[in-house]
Amino acid sequence: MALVGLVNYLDWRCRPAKNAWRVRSHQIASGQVMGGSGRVTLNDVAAASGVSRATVSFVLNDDPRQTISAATRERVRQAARELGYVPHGIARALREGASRVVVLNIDWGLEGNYSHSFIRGLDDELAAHDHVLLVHHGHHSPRSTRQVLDAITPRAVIRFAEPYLTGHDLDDRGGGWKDGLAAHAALQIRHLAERGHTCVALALPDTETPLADVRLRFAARTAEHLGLAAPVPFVVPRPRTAGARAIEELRTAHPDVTAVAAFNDDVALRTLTAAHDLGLTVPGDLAVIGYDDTEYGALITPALTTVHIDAEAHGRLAARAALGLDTTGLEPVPARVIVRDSV
Amino acid sequence: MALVGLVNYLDWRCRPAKNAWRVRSHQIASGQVMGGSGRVTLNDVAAASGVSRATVSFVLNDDPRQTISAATRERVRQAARELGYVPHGIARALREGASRVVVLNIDWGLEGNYSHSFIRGLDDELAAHDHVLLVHHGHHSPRSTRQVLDAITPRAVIRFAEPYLTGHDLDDRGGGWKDGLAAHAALQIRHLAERGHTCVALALPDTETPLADVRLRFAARTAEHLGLAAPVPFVVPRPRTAGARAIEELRTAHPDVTAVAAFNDDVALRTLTAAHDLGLTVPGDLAVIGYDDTEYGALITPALTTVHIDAEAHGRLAARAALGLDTTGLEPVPARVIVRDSV
DNA sequence: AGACGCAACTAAATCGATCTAGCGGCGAAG
DNA sequence: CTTCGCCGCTAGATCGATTTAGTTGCGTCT
Repeated sequence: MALVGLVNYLDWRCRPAKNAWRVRSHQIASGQVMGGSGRVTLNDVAAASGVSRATVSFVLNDDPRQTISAATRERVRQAARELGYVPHGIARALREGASRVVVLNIDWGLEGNYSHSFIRGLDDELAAHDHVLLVHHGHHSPRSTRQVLDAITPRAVIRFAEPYLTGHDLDDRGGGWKDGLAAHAALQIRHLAERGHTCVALALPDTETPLADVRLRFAARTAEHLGLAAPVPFVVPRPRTAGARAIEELRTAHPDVTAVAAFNDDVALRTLTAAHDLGLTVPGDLAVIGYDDTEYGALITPALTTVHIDAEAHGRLAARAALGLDTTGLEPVPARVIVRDSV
Repeated sequence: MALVGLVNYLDWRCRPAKNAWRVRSHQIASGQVMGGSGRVTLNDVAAASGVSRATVSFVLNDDPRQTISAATRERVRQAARELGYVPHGIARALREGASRVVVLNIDWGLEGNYSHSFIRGLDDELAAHDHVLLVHHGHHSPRSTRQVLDAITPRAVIRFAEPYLTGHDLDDRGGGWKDGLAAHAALQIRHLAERGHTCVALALPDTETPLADVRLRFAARTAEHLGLAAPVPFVVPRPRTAGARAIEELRTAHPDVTAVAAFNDDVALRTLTAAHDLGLTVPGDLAVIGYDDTEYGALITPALTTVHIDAEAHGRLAARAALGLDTTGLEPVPARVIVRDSV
């Protein structure tokens, strides 16, 4: 009896599909199963308040193109409240052409402070506009996106694979030098420069990501602007020993590098560990600055100095963009350097 | 021009709702906007193959209760293929009473190896049965679940807040001593016992979780079974300094404690850091074992010994349960201790 | 008195797939 | 020569909300 009780994972389960022959079920799962019969529909509300379905719809949606008497309006509202009417999203979606759902595509390995606050902001703002956020984890082929699209026709699909933008768009539209990717990359490099470092390396993850190129470009532009040497890109691979080897190679190939700016906190942590394993002192022999302020940076010794980005506003903005709303008047909290012990 | 280009987050955007007056949009977002007009429907396929809509549905769904001639069947399939017909999930959901979507509720702070492999298994198995997994992040009130329910009427909602089960169910159904929570908790304690520890503490997170009680109960039962003292529960709070204080208090209150079993790797990491800050040697003065093998355990020094659980099978099982399918014949990979340096 | 406009509604089409009830034709049994 | 049954297929109802195209009744203007 493997994994007894797993069935109870279920928080809620819809009545089985009518065409149950398709999924020949041998066992009915437990959980709170809700029969479809209980649903209160527009028809019920219409009947209860003695008007037509159309009128009910007009009232409940506050349709400005219709004139409904105050008395009727009140009667309908009352009935809806008493019956506990809730519009059926699926039916509405069929009619409107899209469900009130926004899907966020997140690739693996992008968790962190940024994604959390981004999701929070996105979720909040969508909720404020009567929409729901659902996240699709995995690696995202056009095919997998199509499946989601076909399954629920969401109002929009937002991709998080490249948290800000692809480099191309960025260049076209100002690069986000104010409060986007470019600004944050610059912040990181600038902090190193302020601490007197003149030759820095950029530590990249071993997984392929289009964002790496963009980051490198922005770092390079910032370095140039500050009069530093061009940043040296290098990869910090995953097994602990391989990471150490990478750092060793970097230091022999580029002896003048005194600081490392990491693509994210994960890579920074690996760099810190590698430095420790090589017997290097941090920040004496090598300074390290992270990016995105995960919890773990505070726990390692020496504690990681990093860039903290509050993406709540980014999330809200993304939500409004997805809904086709006005996106002005939403000032993001500026990113800041969390100074700890590694720089 | 704040956050220029954020609009390009959009991977796909549905045509705006017809009732656009509701969300008065000042600006149309860019992105790949797909007009609803392009959709190929059952009607199109029916017309193309010269049969009725019903017949097409029967053929494409392989309805065993209908007899359709091989010739017709082929003609319909051909037409569907040529036109690129894809069933409209929303329409289907309206008819069937539920969409082919399963929602997974995940509370914050539960990321890790377990949740990743769980999601992977769940996603895979659902995909194999023509369903889509979507994740809802946040703290989950019944209200928020209702909103999701009303928005897309998913086939099922699975809650991950308590990754295995609530304690009550667990006790009722054998406790998961074979390959569930109880077994994994036991594995952790047993490892400490094997290394000669006779009095252990259980490090808990500062956030409220019903799972903590269950874990404690299982740990206690295992300890008793192995002839150890009853495990001492204590909380490791979040700011680094507070964590150190907690460990200090633990050691003065219970000087005989020589090892800590952590609720998860996060708590284990905090414990390790606290020990370091107090000048304790690990595992000499205090041994620490984690739970769930996140990447960070390998990066800290001393590297964290932990319990690795491959939840793929758990995910697959949850998927089948959600779909009301047979759940037999799916043997999980047994959990194992990853021995590193902290025990 | 007739025309016109407006407020306040309603009937019915619509979105796209599923599924029930039933129809015509053909072969076999009586 | 019926009659029954089955194969192969179709018309139309259905799911629940939105929205268009009216309709009714009343007041006003000429």
